[in-house]
Amino acid sequence: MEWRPAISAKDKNNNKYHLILEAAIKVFAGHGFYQSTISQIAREAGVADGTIYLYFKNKDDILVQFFNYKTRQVFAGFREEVDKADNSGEKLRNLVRRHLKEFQADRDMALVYQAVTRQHNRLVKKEIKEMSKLYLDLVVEIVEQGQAEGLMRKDLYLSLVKRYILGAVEEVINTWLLSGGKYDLISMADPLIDLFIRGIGIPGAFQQDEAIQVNSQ
Amino acid sequence: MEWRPAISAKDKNNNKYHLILEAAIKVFAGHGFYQSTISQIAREAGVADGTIYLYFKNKDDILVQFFNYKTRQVFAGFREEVDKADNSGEKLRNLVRRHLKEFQADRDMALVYQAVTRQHNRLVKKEIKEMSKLYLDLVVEIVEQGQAEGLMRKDLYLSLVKRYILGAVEEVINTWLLSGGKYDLISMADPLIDLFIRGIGIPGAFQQDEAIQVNSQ
Amino acid sequence: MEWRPAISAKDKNNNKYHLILEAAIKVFAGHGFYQSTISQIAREAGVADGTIYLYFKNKDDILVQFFNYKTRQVFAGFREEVDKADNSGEKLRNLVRRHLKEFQADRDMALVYQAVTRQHNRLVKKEIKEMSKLYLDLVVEIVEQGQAEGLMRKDLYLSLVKRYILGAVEEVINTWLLSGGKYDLISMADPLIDLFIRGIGIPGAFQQDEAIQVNSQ
Amino acid sequence: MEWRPAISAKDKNNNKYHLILEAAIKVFAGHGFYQSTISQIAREAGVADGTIYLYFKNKDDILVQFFNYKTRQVFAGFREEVDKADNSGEKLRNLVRRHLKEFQADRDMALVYQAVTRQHNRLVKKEIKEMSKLYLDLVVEIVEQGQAEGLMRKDLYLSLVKRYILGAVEEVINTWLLSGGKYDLISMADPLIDLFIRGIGIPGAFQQDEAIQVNSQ
DNA sequence: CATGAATGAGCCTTCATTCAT
DNA sequence: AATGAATGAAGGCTCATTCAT
Repeated sequence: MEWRPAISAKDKNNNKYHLILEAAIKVFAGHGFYQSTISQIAREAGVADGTIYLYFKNKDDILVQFFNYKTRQVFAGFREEVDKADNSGEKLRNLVRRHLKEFQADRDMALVYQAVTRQHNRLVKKEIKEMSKLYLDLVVEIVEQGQAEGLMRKDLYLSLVKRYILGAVEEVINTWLLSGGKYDLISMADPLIDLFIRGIGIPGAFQQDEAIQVNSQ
Repeated sequence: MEWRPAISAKDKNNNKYHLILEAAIKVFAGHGFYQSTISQIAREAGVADGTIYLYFKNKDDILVQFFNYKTRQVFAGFREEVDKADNSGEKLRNLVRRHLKEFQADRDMALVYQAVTRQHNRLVKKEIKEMSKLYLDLVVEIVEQGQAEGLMRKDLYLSLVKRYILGAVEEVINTWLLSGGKYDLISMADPLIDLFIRGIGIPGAFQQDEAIQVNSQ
Repeated sequence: MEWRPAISAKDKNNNKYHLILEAAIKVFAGHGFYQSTISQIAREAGVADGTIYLYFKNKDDILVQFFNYKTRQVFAGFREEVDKADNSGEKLRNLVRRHLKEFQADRDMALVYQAVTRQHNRLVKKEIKEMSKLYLDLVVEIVEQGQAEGLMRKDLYLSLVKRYILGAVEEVINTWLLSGGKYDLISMADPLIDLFIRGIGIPGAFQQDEAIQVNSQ
Repeated sequence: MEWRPAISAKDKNNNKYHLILEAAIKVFAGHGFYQSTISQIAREAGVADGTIYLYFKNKDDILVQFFNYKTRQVFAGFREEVDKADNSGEKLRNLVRRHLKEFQADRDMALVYQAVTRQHNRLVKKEIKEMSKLYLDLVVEIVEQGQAEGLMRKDLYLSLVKRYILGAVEEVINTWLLSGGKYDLISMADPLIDLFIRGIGIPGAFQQDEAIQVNSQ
């Protein structure tokens, strides 16, 4: 028998659900998921320990909900942002800019997301894969459009390209997090896009440039 | 009073130290650091629980030793690999290839490294920073040589470039880990280098290519 | 950061705090502090192991609380008893009688007190000193009054006298404890006072009686 | 089957037995019996942990041996000292003086003796009783001689008198130990004897002096 | 005789979860 | 709905003791 919350917990207007979720993210951001306790979360949220179990199945479930509601919502915004632009270059720029913007705006979410994402955590493996796929598909879509527009190279290993972009963006975010969030993350977007597009080499300078053979995708 | 291992643990000929360390990495890789128990590690190593404390101060110390001995050694190899090549392009290729090779060769190490590296773990914060700096400095060195050789663009935001490269490589590794290590990771090296050098754009196709202003770090 | 009990532990109406404290004293009395386990105390108190940590910081804290609440209360009674009498002789008699009475009434407390008091236990060193000083000061006060009243010798080494009295009383208690508490301890009070006052010698029989030189503290 | 030391351990000329015993006493004095570890004792003695088990059955046995060899020897000296004197007063003085002298000379022994003596420790209950009886019998013998000599009161509660004396002496020692052994303990002997003999009262000043009725022994 | 690495039982302590109020 | 006291399973760590060398 599957567990049902005792309370219509996820109703949009239910403050306490979100109150606890936000408190949890804050605490997870500070100590890491396994180092955080239900008591800490309860104290941060200003509720009793037991109250948390009215809205969440258990501690693990808080993390799952984080992905299912909080993160999903953030990533959904990426789609909108991409749709705003026509040009593949602008789409990519919008995507990266929005990514950096959202993560800069919610540092706690960013910390938890980045940490859990690399933990190969059984609890949220599925959710992470979905989130990741959503992003990667977006990139592939953009690059394919870029190829169709004649703006992007056709000899690209797409499944590599998408990770190359996601990895670089996430690493830039990670560095910003480690720095304590002292500088403006969004300003990294344009230089980053430039690297994605042009790379670091001077065109024609590398003899082997032409030699690389890739199986597209 | 500083703790000393009860046993001259790090002597070359002492297998038990390495036996336990390897067992621990395997267990950490499977369950994550905080989900792993000393008993699991002991069982995996084929020793008694108490034996672990003859070689390690406590559970945390195992993770610290992982960075101080295991990982440090892997990263030291990167330096050698870079020094083997003259050309900046070859240096970069050697670095990335070796990186992928080492992580493919020791999947457990790779899993633990990737996970802990994003956890903002207090225990090994210092070690992670050192390891990371070692890598990033290597990249900067290569790119600067590339610029001197006239092979790489001079208008590069170096502190961004180094993370762009590290991030992309690590994400490729991460994806490989998530896939269960089913394909050949090293074969990713050349396509990846190609992306670093040339990017995904067709030279001249993007109007704004020239417009980007960067402070060359 | 200072520890606060999770529960308003010392509230008058909170039985569980006292329940556990009494259980602990009983167990300590039977096995000694270091030989007693939290599980034993919990079982004796009829609570779960974890419950103890809602009221006490840790095992050591139980011993500290024993001194801060249980013993302090007993010793506070000594002051009242002394104040009841006018005559220095009666004051001394009341003090010793009450001392023996309280320790006879709570054999477990007596056992723990006597044991810990001689252990030079770091945990409660301060508390023991305070408790001891309280008692010794009381004796000094009485003897000084006795001297003023012309009932007690003026050539007394006060700091020795106070220990002479405390030591004799405690040894009598100790013997009673070792015997298993089979006889009436309070009946020892009068003969003991007699020894304090008159000693064991026949007045004038010892030639050297007059020869002893003391620095009246 | 009873345990026998693997080695003729108690041979007078065996240094290691005494080496370990002295080391143990030193360690017990510093940390208390239960807080001391075999490793600490081994280190203090300059031998391996395992070596201790060649001379002692187990940790408990070290404490038992402490009483059986070390303490017994000290207390045996008391008998000699008493026999040296003829007069009961001198006998008492010699006894107390020697007691203080021996305990001052070996502070570690004193610490361990005082601590264990009040612990109601199962391990050495028998030994402590013996040691104690030896001392108390000596006092009784002296007092009875004093009574025969017409130097001591006949209306004495002997079994109380002996504890009264032992208790006072031990408390004086205890105070000296707590002070860190800063002053001369032996100088306490004469003032103490004076208190035993004459008490603190002025002869005849207390009306009730005569009123006390005691059952001798 | 001596060593000291290895063992594993046992203990303190934490904390997710429950449930009576 | 909310509380928070109570629970007890689980885990990190210590250390007396053993035994192969």
